[in-house]
Amino acid sequence: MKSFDFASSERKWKKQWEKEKIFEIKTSSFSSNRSKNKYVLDMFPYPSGEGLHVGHVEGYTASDIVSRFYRMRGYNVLHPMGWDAFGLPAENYAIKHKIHPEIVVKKNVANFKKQLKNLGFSYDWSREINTTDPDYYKWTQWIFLQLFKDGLAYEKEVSVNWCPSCKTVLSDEEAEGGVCARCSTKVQRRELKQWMLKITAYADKLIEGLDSLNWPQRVKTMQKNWIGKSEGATIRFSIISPIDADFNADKRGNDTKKNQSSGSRESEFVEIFTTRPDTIFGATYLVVAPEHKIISDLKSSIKNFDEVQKYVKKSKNKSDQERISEIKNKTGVELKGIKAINPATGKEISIWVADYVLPYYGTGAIMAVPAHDQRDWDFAKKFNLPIIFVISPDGKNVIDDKVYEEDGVLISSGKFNGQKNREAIPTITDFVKGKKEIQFKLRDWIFSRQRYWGEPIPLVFCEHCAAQVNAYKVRTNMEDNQRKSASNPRKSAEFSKGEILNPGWIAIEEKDLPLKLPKVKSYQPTGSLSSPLAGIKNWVNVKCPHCGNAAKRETNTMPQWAGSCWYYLRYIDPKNSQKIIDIKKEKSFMPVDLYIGGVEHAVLHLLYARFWHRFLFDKKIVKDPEPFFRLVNQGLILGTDGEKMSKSRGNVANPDDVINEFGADTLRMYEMFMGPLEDSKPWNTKGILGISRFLNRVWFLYQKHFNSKSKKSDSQKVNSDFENRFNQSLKKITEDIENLRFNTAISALMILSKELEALDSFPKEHAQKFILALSPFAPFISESIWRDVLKNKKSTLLSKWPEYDLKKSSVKIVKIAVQFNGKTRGVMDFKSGVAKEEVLKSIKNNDKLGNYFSGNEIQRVIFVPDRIINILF
RNA sequence: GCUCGGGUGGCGGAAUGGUAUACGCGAAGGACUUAAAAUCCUUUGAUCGCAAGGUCGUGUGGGUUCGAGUCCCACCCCGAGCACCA
Repeated sequence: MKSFDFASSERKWKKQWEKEKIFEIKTSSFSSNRSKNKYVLDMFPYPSGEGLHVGHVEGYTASDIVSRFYRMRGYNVLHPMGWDAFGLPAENYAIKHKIHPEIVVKKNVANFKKQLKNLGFSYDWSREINTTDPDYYKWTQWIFLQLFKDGLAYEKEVSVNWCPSCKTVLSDEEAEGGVCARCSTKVQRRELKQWMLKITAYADKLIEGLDSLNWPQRVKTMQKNWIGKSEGATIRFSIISPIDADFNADKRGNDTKKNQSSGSRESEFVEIFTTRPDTIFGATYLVVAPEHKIISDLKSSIKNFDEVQKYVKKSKNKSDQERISEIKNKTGVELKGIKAINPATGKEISIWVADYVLPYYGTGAIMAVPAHDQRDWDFAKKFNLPIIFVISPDGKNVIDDKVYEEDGVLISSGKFNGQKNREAIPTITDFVKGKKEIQFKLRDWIFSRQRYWGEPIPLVFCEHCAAQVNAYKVRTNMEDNQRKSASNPRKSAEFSKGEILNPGWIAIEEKDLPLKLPKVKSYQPTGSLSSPLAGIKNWVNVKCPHCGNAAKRETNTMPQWAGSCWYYLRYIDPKNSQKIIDIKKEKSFMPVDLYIGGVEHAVLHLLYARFWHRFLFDKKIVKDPEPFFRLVNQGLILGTDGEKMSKSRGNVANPDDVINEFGADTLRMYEMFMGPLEDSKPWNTKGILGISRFLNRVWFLYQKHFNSKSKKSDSQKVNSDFENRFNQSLKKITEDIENLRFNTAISALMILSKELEALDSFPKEHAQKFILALSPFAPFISESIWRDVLKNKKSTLLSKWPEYDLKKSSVKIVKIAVQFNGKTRGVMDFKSGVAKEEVLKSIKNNDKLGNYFSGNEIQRVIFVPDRIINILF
């Protein structure tokens, strides 16, 4: 007998499946009830020149098994694939080889697609999408326009990573360690105008939405921490300087009144944010961030302004690494000549500038309570600042040799003494006239890149409209200040919220989408902080769609993440040229039932996509607020050395090599057999042999019983004990697939195959069922056996999943463990449901086990039906 | 520092509180073969014992329970993520 010819089986069925179009979903599915449908989605790949990685194969095999399983169980399964093809690698390749990224992408996509098909993945290629396809990015641009029109996109100066050698802006990932990933030049910080998306407007909703999702807890926690919601209060500390100490002493009682007399001073108070108003009696100094406006406002009152300015400059140039190394060794400078008043105690406290206070969080200023905050403690110890303890564990004893961050009872806190600190928060907040406030760590999303290979941002800048909008703004402000009239005739109402928010920026008309990326001569960034698009004069210069005057296009492009924010929607309605998606179709497949991909996207792609989806939900374009109901992260596949695979380590496993040597089925099954899907696990080429042997044994088993020369094995009876084990195995395989426990499902298949090998005759019913159960894991060999050996007409994929029937086996034998005083001494077979007394009798009569009774009196017997008996003496 | 995961044979890993080490790899021995590969069979946690059998054993130390890899407490180690967020 010849062993299984993987290569020819793969060739044959790939062609046949394509011809039969068995992977294509029925169009009627898109009008059918949601409960009849399943949406099984992979994170689509970036089609790199390297080709498919074993990590891709792992996640894609898992989703393919699930897709095939659900199809066999009668669901309409949407299982699509596409390409996330905008981004740096293609652009860098273009710069180096002077080849248009489009050509590179095309080549890489073709290669990826070939590899995916070689693995037998059941993708419906008729729904393939590509983020760089104008018919696709038309809608990416369209969503951006909706965000813009709703005032959720705005322009702002932000600090970016800049490589002076490559003359380009770098992402944080490209600037890791403070050096350019491409040329190793030291990265600088630059202020640059960027488009921002107001993801912070959705901060609360993005936290709340997590509750309803079946996601790994760690991803939920990561998102929650990333958004970082804190409830606290803002509290004003008034400022005094020697010049007007009298005035401030006077106004301490009613500091809400506006100070008109002090023209030279802008700041009269510092507003701080704290989550711990209960500790305010222990606030012994204030700290402001280097960027805080009080420093320039009170320039003339700050005696050591030169020193302060020097410190501010130095902190701004600090790299992330320098900042982190200072966590334990804090730096700062006192603002001499000015003081703040602690509103709780009325006492004067000093004001410091230090870069451990972040400018973009809260108000950029804090009250320091060194007794009860580690960071403040470190700072106070270094600069010898006063420390006052206001919380004691029990209201009497004070731990004062180190910071005390636990809860307890208030002391040295005036009329609040004796209260539990947490409970006193609301009353103390009121007492110091604080305002309750919620803060988030999440910051708005920087949405522009000074790059060529991305979606053009569909906006133009028009000087004429800028003037109009600014005039309109002045007018409406005046109106607002005078009297708000209900019938206010807003003459410039034809400007959208976004256009008013960003004077001069005008949305291009939706009928002009897609705004296609023009061809350029050089992809090299210009060095003038703008993208290569800025050099194409006839593309940049346009007529303003609003007023018809001369205008210029935005030349920045969207970031890599934009296209992947909504691709899962487009698969449902990929050819719709009128709408982004038909909501009726959307309703029958969203939200995604199962989304499989790497954990590295926990806070970027998955958060951005939820943000956009939530926005589309608010715009009533989709009917569900969350896009991905169940998320599973496949674990990393490590090299044979247990280290992360990388070219430099030389430990990268290549899927093509395995396919050539052992076949696609072997690769698929091996990757599923390595361990739990979500665990990281090392690659082991020896382990592949085990799977290869298993599949060959299956092949020989069917050859032996069913090839044309052998006698018919049909209509043979098997004993009920076998029947029972067979059904138990099917049950285990079914449940394991449902729970994505593919490693144990494969174990069950292996055990079952041994049982089948032991049979003298092989009933066709069992032969059929076993192959169907194997088919989601190993589709090629299964198809060969199913159609060529067992002579079935239709594909395994179109056949019914083998259901298990536990009733079929009437007599069930169970193994009961026998314990004496909790120690297992033997195992005996019984009929299922056997009574305790009968078991006890059998044990007493047993040659071996019976001896344990001699000289002992039974005190107690614990009996768990069908499982265990424990006899205590 | 904080937040999650996780520590089980030589290795990857199985175990609704109920026979710990399923399944696979590796190793050893054997069969087939002139020989090798492939394939098949047997053995394979440690330890004592000729054997029957005993003792120990899931990172460490305690606890709950008739019974703990699994539950509780404390600690040690490894991995991942976040990192001065007031």
